[in-house]
Amino acid sequence: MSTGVRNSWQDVRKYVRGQILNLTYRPGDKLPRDEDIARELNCARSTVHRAMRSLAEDGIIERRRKAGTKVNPDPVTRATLDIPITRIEIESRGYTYRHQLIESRVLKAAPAHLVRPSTTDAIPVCHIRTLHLADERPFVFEDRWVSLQTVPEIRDVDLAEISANEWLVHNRPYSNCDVEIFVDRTTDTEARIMEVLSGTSLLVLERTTWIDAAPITHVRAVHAKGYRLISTDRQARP
Amino acid sequence: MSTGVRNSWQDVRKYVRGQILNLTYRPGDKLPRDEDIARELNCARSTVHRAMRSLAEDGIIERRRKAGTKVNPDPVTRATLDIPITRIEIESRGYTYRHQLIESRVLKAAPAHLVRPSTTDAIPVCHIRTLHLADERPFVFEDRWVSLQTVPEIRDVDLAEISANEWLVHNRPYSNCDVEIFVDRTTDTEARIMEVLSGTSLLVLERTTWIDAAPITHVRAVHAKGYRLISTDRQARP
DNA sequence: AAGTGGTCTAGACCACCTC
DNA sequence: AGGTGGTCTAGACCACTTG
Repeated sequence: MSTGVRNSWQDVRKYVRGQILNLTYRPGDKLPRDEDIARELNCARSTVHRAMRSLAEDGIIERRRKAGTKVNPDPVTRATLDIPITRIEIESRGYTYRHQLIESRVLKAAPAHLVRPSTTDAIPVCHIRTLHLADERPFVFEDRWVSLQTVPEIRDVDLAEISANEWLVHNRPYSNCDVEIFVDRTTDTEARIMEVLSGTSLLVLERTTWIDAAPITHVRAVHAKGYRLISTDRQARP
Repeated sequence: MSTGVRNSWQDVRKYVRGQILNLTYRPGDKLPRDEDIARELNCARSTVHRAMRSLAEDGIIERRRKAGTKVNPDPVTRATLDIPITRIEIESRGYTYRHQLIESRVLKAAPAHLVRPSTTDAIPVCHIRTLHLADERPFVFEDRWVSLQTVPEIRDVDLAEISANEWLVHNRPYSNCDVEIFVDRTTDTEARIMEVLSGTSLLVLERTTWIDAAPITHVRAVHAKGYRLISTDRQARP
């Protein structure tokens, strides 16, 4: 690595990461300054910086001004989940997609999910329940609340034609999103809709999205038995 | 934004993202060339590039040479999960941590989990079962297989003193990791260990790690009833 | 006070891919 | 073939934070 070749930032990344993988540097160890690595690998400091930032974003190293760079002393498994539009997820698995609007109702006041702690005002909402089917079998059941203050025009959308999920993704970008993943016993209604025994425990994803401080939607998505969330591997690079 | 002020890449990010959030540009729309944005915002093209790469990494825009930049036509919810060492997760919630080694046994051949499709050789493994407790209550039960070919020295570690989870994280960096999240009915043994009714469905995380093509470990982590995975919000920036 | 990483610039060249 | 994003450089200055 110390010949006359110019190294790219990806070369630098591989080099430093290689030294961490082969235990030259272990969790907690301090790495050389960017400038020294740059001289050693015959490239500009900004090229080293590009590589190190990439490693820092993956949680592999920690960087602090003046203190320098060290290998993360307590590495975490950082997994990325991409949660697509349900229609696309179903179709990309080779199934035929269909969705069924079960309920769409306007309410004068929102439940606690949609209300920020400080707010005490009653927010009008639309309560939407939708079943997504894969090859005519229940795949995901969505129980959704949409703020009519933030998204008044959803009242004019034909949700039997396009699902609220898909319409919102294409028409209402969000600035913030919370996701929680857990197991829950289905309610009797959910069990009937999902065609499982009452009380069966299923995987649930709850999401809330905001645009700035204004809530857009909260959704509880109950997934069919056997559903698996699979992470994309951040490290899988060529 | 078109005064004489110099804009930072974070200003540029906010500006472009703001235009996407306020629907100036909608999913599928083409954005101006970096160079034009740079002139408009009075900064260098590399500054715009830095901002746009950040947006691309978050899945908000898509960039292709010659074709230009467009707003992602099918946005996904991209959630990041940080899965820490179990001890640290428990302690950061304010509980007292303890772990209990239930079994550690050397086997001559690994089960299918640890073996890459092409390999037919029998790999010697260590089978380790550990219960992690929070305030003396079952929190996570780990059923783990460690390759003795890749990690021979684990035989010399006192796993009653330090959990396999923690020892591996600190001593065996990995280059690749698969994570799957799903609901599973506990086996009778698991139910007894976790102190739940036999057949209760719990949240399971399965992880496999490799260093290059060599498997390190496969673990099935069964989580206590009520456990919730919570994503970190990629967009929560100041 | 000083050392380290973070950012910005202007310019150059490259790589990819659509037009 | 040409237009776009991707990378690299050398240098400058800034911001943070620790010794």
